[in-house]
Amino acid sequence: MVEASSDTAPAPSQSRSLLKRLAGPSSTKAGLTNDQSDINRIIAEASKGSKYYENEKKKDKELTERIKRLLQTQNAATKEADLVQVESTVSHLLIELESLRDTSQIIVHIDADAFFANCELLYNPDLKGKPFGVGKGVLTTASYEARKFGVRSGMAAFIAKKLCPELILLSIHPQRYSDMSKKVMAILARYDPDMLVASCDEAYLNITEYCERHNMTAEECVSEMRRIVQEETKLTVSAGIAPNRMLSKICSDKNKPNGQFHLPFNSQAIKDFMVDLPVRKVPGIGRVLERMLESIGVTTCGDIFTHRVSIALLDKEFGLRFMLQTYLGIASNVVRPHSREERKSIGAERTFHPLADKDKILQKLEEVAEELENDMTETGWAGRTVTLKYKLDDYQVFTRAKSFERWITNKTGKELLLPELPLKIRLIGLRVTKLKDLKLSTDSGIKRYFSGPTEQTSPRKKRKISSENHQDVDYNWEDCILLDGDEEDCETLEDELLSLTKLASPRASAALEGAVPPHECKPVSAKAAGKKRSIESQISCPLCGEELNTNDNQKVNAHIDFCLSREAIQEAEGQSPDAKAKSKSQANAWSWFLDPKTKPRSKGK
DNA sequence: GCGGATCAC
DNA sequence: TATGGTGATCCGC
Repeated sequence: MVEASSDTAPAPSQSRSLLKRLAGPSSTKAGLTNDQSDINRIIAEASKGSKYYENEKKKDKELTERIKRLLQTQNAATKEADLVQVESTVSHLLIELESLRDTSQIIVHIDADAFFANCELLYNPDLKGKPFGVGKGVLTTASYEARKFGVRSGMAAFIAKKLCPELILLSIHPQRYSDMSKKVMAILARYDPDMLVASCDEAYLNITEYCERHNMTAEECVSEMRRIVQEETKLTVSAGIAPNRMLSKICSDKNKPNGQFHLPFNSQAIKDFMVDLPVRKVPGIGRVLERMLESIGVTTCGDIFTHRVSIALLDKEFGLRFMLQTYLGIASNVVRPHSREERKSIGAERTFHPLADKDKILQKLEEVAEELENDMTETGWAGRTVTLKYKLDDYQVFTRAKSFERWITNKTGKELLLPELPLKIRLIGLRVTKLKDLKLSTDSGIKRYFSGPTEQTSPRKKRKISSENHQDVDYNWEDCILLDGDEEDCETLEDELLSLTKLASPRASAALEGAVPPHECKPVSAKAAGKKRSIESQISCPLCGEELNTNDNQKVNAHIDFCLSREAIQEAEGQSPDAKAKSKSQANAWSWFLDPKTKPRSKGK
């Protein structure tokens, strides 16, 4: 079972994953034409021997060992478990999930093409057609010409130079990107005022209403949107049109740059689309999960079905529900702006030349603390827990946290750091969690003494920070930029007072609970509140077509079990084992999940 | 509640 | 020449 996939000659099984790891997390992204293994080799060559390299090597080894344990767990579980039972459970889950599929909403993911790079192009038209990167020590983005050489965002500049000696390096101009981002977003908002701004260059829109009102198809609408963005900003964006956020995001990558992709809105087309999709393309599946899945034979989303029993046995590691949803192409279709109260933490961190001197380290700590404190007062947050983060000379990262009784707006974290010294440190960060929103209780005048949590009706000067936008990417200055100068009545609050004002904002728990991917976690699809469509309370049995009342789970389960066993018997009677691992070979009761011909016609309306 | 990890951008 | 910063979530303890 543990095949040590050593392909060619001089590659110790370890270094293949290490080479890939060194290539960085975005190595599966767009625009790689050169031979990736060549590029990876150059990258590894340039990194060799550095502390960074050694740390990556160590992490790669740890992951390899983790996978070894994973496979042992799998073996043990396979021996002990009732596999028929497990498969049946999975089957029920698949049916349940399928019944939740909602294709009534048109979700669009808009993604600006090489955003920072194209912004720079507006200021330096001469760069057109040339390979260039944006960023100093580490690149935030690369032009498409540079990407041809294997240059990518997140790559160290000196590595990028090795790959592409002609590479032009530009410094970052946060203000430019912020301005352009606002322009683009303002245009997009015409199509969905409730859009979700995911980052400075990405947004999700629900254009269902807009299309209806203007009697347009989704593709017409998105074409127009993209055309207008280009006309008004000279920037190109790519788009994905699909029934939920995950799919739309994957689709926006399909015809990038300056293109769009529309996924048909029917369950079979969606599943066809997913079958060959590499799991790594799925938001939430990163490098680690990719490798763990690979170790059990899963590289495409279709493989999830093939290996569903293994995944079920390793539910804790993989998140069965999330995996099955991924396989089915089911995810949240809820699009709404980020609200201020959703914020969970605020922090600051800084990398510097490694320091061993205690006073110098404490100096850095002070600087970070001051930065954070300014940010917190400007944006109106206090919190109860402070977490110190530090990275050693050798790239090992540690965190130390402490909670307080009172709300705090400034802490140096000195008491957390001192016991750790002496150390050689290259990064220090502070983060505050258990937040309290001061803007809910710091309204001017005596109001704050008497009122409980007040409405957000402060008549005073409104800050710029549109609730959605504290999620900047790639660069961290945006908060400050978006908030430029106004500082009145931001006096520091007395701890005593703060400790009295109890946080009372009711946390509206979101509609539906959903699948739990190992790391990212979002609510699953909801039949978008207030947006058309009804919820069907009936589903029909996918196997025999009989109408089932979903309110009576017991009966549904019993019925499906019955159908499953019946089909299993039929299968057993006329079966030719021809396991190809792909679609057709799944000649069992579940073939209808993959095979168009046996597709059930479930779902009325 | 704390610390380590993973992930996205 | 020597590999970023912000924020979120989950797991194990």
